[in-house]
Amino acid sequence: MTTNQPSGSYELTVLLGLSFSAITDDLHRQLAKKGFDDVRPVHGFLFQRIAVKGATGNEIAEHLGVTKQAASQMIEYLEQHDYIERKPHPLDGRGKLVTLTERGWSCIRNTEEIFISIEQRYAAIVGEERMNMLKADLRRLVHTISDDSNPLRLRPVW
Amino acid sequence: MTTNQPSGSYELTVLLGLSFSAITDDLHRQLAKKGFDDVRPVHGFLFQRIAVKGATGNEIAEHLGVTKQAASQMIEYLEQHDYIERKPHPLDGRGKLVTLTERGWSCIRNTEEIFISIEQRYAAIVGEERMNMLKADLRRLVHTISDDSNPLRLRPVW
DNA sequence: CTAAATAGTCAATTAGATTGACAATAATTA
DNA sequence: TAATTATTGTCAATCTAATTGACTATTTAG
Repeated sequence: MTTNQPSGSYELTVLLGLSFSAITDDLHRQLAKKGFDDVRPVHGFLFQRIAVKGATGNEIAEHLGVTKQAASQMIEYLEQHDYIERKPHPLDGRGKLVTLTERGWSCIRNTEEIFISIEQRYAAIVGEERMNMLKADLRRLVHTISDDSNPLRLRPVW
Repeated sequence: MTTNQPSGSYELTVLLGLSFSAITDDLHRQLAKKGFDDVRPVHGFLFQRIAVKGATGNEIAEHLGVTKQAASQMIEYLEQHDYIERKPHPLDGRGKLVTLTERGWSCIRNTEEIFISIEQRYAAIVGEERMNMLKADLRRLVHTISDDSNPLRLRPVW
């Protein structure tokens, strides 16, 4: 028995956790090489939320499943590092609209490229068909486990 | 497009993250109902390491990928909550041997049961065969992504 | 026998979240 | 319309779980 193949009922969970952290580690190593060494995984999920048409602080907090204060701190950090910008909200005098800067967009594009290369590296080994089965299985797994009282949300696990 | 099926190259990663956090959330909700409301996911990985024949603090730190000071704090917490105990190491006067208490063993047994029921709930939907394919795919995925310079380790992702 | 490495602890610091309180603005309703 | 209520975002204090650094006791290597 190796660390890579834990015994019994732990295995599926450990495999899922290892896969997820291996991919995100790989992603952020490659991002760092391209100059994006000041972003964490959670920032990627924030970028994803504001990419299409921006979002308010509260919307971001809701998306990430953290308090608005935590989101606010994150937003300030990312603004200082030139990934996003805050403007007065055009429709709501209380709110601010958070959008991506050019550097933020560049980070997203690089992330896309890296994800594609990671998936391709895997698809090249197991084949497209098997890759699609894996995704389909994971979708069903997620769907099976979650229910209305326990909504899906990507939160840190530790 | 829903939150459950994000677009493009993010999908595999998001599915892996969602699966992992959904399972661990489910596990710890069920553990809490059975009275184990003072353990975190990382404690499960600690238990796993010391189950067979105990381990020293340094071995635990190595297993979890944290500093020995962090491991030491965790050990103290779990000792105070009666999951583990520290005895002088029989072979090394510097070290201490950390082992499970009866409560620790009980927590492990309950965890096993819950994992089995979660996996069965899924296997009942997709079938044994598909379940084994999923695991095999994940093993290969993990193996593909990791290499010698980037060893596998389950770390918090956020 | 001495020097270097290792196990564990104490203390201070850090990162990243939390809760609580608040002002400004918007929405509801009497 | 005026008064009440809810929402957005910020400031401040606190908490948790990790970190780095310094140290003692013990073991291993030369």
